[in-house]
Amino acid sequence: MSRKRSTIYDLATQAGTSASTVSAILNGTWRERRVSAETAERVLALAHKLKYTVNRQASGLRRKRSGLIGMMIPMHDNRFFSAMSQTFEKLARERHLYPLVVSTLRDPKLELETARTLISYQIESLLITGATDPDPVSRLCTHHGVAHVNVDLPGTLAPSVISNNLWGAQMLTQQLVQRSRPLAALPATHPRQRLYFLGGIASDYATAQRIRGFCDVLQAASPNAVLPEQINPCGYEAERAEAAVADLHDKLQGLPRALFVNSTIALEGVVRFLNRLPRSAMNGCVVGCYDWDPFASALSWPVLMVKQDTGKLMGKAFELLDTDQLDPTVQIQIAPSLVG
Amino acid sequence: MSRKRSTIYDLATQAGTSASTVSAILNGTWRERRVSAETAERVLALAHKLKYTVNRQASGLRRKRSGLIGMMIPMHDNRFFSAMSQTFEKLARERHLYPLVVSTLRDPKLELETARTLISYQIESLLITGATDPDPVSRLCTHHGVAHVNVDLPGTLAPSVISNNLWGAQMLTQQLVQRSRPLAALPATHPRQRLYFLGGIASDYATAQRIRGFCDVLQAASPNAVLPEQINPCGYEAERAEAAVADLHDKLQGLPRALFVNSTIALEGVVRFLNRLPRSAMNGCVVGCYDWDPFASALSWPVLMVKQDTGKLMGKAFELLDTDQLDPTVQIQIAPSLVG
DNA sequence: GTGAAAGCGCTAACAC
DNA sequence: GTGTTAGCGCTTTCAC
Repeated sequence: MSRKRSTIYDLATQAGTSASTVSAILNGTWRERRVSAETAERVLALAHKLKYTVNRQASGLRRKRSGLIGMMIPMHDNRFFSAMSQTFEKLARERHLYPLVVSTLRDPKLELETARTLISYQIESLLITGATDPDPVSRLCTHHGVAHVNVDLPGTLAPSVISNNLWGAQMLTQQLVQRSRPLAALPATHPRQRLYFLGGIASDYATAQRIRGFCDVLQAASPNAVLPEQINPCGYEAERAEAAVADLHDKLQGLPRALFVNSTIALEGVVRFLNRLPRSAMNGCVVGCYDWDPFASALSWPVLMVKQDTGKLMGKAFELLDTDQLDPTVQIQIAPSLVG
Repeated sequence: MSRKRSTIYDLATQAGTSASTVSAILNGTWRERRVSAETAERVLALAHKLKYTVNRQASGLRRKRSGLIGMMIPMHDNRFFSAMSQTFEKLARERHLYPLVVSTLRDPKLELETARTLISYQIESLLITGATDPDPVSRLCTHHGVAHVNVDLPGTLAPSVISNNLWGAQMLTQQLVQRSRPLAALPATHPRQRLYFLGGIASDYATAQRIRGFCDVLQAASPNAVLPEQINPCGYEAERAEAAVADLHDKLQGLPRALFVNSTIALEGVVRFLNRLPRSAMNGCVVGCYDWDPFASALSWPVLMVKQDTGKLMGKAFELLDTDQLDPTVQIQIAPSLVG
């Protein structure tokens, strides 16, 4: 069926011309080579007939450009990162670069190995998105002359474009304070009058920023210090969050004034618990979630959500690559928006 | 910083040996070449020191193998397809193939163009997932000798691995019938005693199969024919589904015995509408959804969901590639499972 | 206006 | 045991 793939030499022979002429015609540079329109047409027709396709391994090798741009993400199966992939593809194609998206499962070893493989395929630039340990990847890229930018999580050896987690958490906390009311039946100092932060891992960069934003606003709003028990970075799993909120409910003998849930996955667990309570138990408890999920906006009670701006995050990252601004001290913060 | 990338010639010169020896050492084939362990070690150490990385464009060109395997999906930003991507990556890596995932936005032109580009990068095989028009892509692959399999949506020119939509719809419908009760307050012939199908596009392969499964079960269960108004493939958008269910509720003066919602996106709209009703209105209405979303399982009322088996779909597709079973008449159906 | 030829970095015969 | 050499398919001088 398909013997050998045809090459420009096959085309040249069959069209009665030379490989270099065919190459110029196929690349669109034949006008400046002043190839006769007649030859050009003949070759093009033949190429079409034989369904000729360039071998980009060969042309890339010769030109020292692959036309490839890579992006590493922690995982595909996640709303935020898959939105990033979608935007990445769009922006890459606009620049006539072919997008390679690979997941690295939050594993620093895999991050490094992935970068190495991408480099071996001669990618021209790399977006390091949500990497656990971006600096070693930076070092590798720099050594091989690959332009790169950190996205979502900052690094110290390349410019970083990140979501403004501090600001987002402050906005969300402010709204939680504003939209919730002190529980009239209880004394002002009752623990249920406080706001609680749930989910994430305290040592993670994003979680740390969000906790800071949460505390900033609470401390500014009231003279009382934020108590340690108001902050529970219990991890990202839905089960952990479900247990944490059940525990909180148990200790407080009811729901608090408001809950700051630090990821949609944690929110799943929280929602599962809340749905087991009688509906009236929700009265007065306002729920906010850092990160957005379309389903969460369809729940029977409102959830305030922080939606990260994937378009701007990616857009800015490409802008840095486009203009060759690769100053490692640059850190660009993109404001998320509040939904619901 | 990074002048020229070092090549095997650089390594050879600096290690005082030849390029072919270096190549053999780097490829692990040096034992059969009986290179002295001493030389091997020296070269390896040097390669490590210089952070040498192969140029896979060059080695691929020479070997006529790229080590690349491609997959086309309609979009990244979707639970089902992003789960497919994640599994695809895993299975590709297990086979020492480098995974390329690209989205084609349900655009037949883009599907073909994407396939062409992937082929120009010399991919060794291609998984055509959820393609609107898979056969032209098949033709292209066949012409260039690229092994390929259709996944999720069948084609006629390559083997297909698809979800058993008919069976899944039958199971879901059966469960909806079993778990719902006739509304005691109404006559047996009242339209609210019927089940309704909502969402999708009637001409889509998957939707057509699901409608068939829905009707099969209903017709077997009762002597009454399924009425045209029980089937409303109103599209995939949440807004359309929301309007459709509102309209249905209006016409029936209440909710029907059960609803078959044909996608999680449509379910979002349905949920939005149902949450606007007083809670008691839900009484007796059982909701099922073809496709799965973790959030939907956290709603305040149960949703029966059909979860497609991405692991088996991908696993089977790779199995066909592995064993070179590329008979275009083969069509493998993978049973989904019922959740909730 | 067009062809010949060199070479991108690598691998695999084939020498010795 | 190891080096020499001939390409893989393409682009790009350079020559005429």
